[in-house]
Amino acid sequence: MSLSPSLNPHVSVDCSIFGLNDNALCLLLINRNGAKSTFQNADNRFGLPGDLVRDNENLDEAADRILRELTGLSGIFLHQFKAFGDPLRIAKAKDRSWLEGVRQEPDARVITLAYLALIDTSKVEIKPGSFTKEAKWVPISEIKDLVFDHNEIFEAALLALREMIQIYPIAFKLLPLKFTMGDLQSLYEIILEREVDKRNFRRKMLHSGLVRALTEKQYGVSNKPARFYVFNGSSSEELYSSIVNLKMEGSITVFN
Amino acid sequence: MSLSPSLNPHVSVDCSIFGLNDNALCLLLINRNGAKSTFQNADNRFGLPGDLVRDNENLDEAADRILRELTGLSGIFLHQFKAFGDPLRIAKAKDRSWLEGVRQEPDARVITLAYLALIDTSKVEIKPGSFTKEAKWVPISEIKDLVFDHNEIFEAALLALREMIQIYPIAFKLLPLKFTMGDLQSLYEIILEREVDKRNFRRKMLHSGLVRALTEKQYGVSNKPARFYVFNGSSSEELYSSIVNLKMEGSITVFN
DNA sequence: GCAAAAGTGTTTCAGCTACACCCATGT
DNA sequence: ACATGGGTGTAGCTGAAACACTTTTGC
Repeated sequence: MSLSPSLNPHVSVDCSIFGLNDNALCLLLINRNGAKSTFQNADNRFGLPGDLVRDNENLDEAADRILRELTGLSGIFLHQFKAFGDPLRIAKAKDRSWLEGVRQEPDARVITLAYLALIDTSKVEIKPGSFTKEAKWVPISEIKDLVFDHNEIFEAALLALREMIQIYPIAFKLLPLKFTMGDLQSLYEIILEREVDKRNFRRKMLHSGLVRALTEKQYGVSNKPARFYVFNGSSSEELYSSIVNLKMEGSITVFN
Repeated sequence: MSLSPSLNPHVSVDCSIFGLNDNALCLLLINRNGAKSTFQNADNRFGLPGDLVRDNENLDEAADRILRELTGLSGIFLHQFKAFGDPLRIAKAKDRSWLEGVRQEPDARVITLAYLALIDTSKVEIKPGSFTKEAKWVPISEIKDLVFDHNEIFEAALLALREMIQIYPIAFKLLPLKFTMGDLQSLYEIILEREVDKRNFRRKMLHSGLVRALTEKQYGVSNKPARFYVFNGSSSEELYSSIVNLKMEGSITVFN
């Protein structure tokens, strides 16, 4: 931060990075204390990965840079879903030590652009970024008190994810290349916080043309081995253009 | 601008304000040249109403303030839908005169939060704001070259409006208190750029419970007088919670 | 053989779609 | 009488929802 030549002290991006670990939806959180400050022992709080935007990069590039620092990967799925700009959003006393450890102008008002990111955790090894002491996956049910307004941002991200997963084929971004129908269904159930009917789910997914069955099956599982599937989509980012109907039972519609 | 005590020189809001005039969907555009600069004769270009965010207001308040300046009304429907932050978004040479007339730091990089606003044009008389030379409604089909990246922002606003109108009951924000089914249907057709079946539309709207029929009818029209309806919704802003299915024939769905 | 998850079809019902004619009014 | 937009009903079809039993494997 302080080393970077041309930062915009008033605009940041924060990333709500989702990933699956042991069948639990997790958020990637960081602890910044101690990176370069005298506040090692202040508190042990966590927050969303984020940074001020540099003058020579656009917002998407800033978000991509943050993801790259943490994962080593570029081009991870990112979606900017909302801006948070309350004048006092970073002014709470208990956030002060974090701020001072990280910002050159701790009193500057900062508007943040919130991004949603989806990661296949089987493909990355998380490493603390240049200014991060610790980075870890936290199951979303165990997320407690985050810095600043990051709880609010995370809640909004979860809502955005829940809506998007029913419109765009982005669930696959959270899964490894090969997955079973059970994997896919339980991912939907976790995000939607609701059970869906197995037969209806399979029919819908297969009929949508989004997945292709492989001949390969599970091996060594203590039940009937499940078939593997792959996402049948255009490799990169034509996801937004391929709108599909992924609404599950009980979804609300308005006007057809 | 220069008079305002505490502006954030790096964050602005821009409003795509939609309204109906003579059955045409229009955007409210302003011309800022001449307000306080020497550039009266520079060019005659128009742009979206917007301003830098003040240090003591949040983003929604800034957008509301801009609407209030132009219409005298507060509490107009506003929805923040995207941030635009290209480093060079306001750096085009032909935008220079506008910038210098308006900004204290014309070279500062500015990230803008784009808002969508819906106005009942029968209720407001537009007046140029404090720093606006001219404000006028322009049919969206006649919108030409706007300043900065405002064409891009407007296009995104129109897409956002088109999506939202099929999910949330916000079309009524564009109509007077009392309206006919024909008014409502033609509004949907204008925004969706597609015709919908009259009988299906009426059934859907009435069955949705969103409108209530009055006994009052048109008077003095040269055809069968149409019945008036009113929006049956909670007065204020529980619109977001009342999701309805307003998708029209031919809409795309993904997964139910 | 038992536990555990995979896999598979059918029936019912709501609601979307398509479609054509008469009505009330002003001119 | 004619032009204009308002107003109305139905039949067919698609797809969502609900639902239970058999299969394969490891232990």
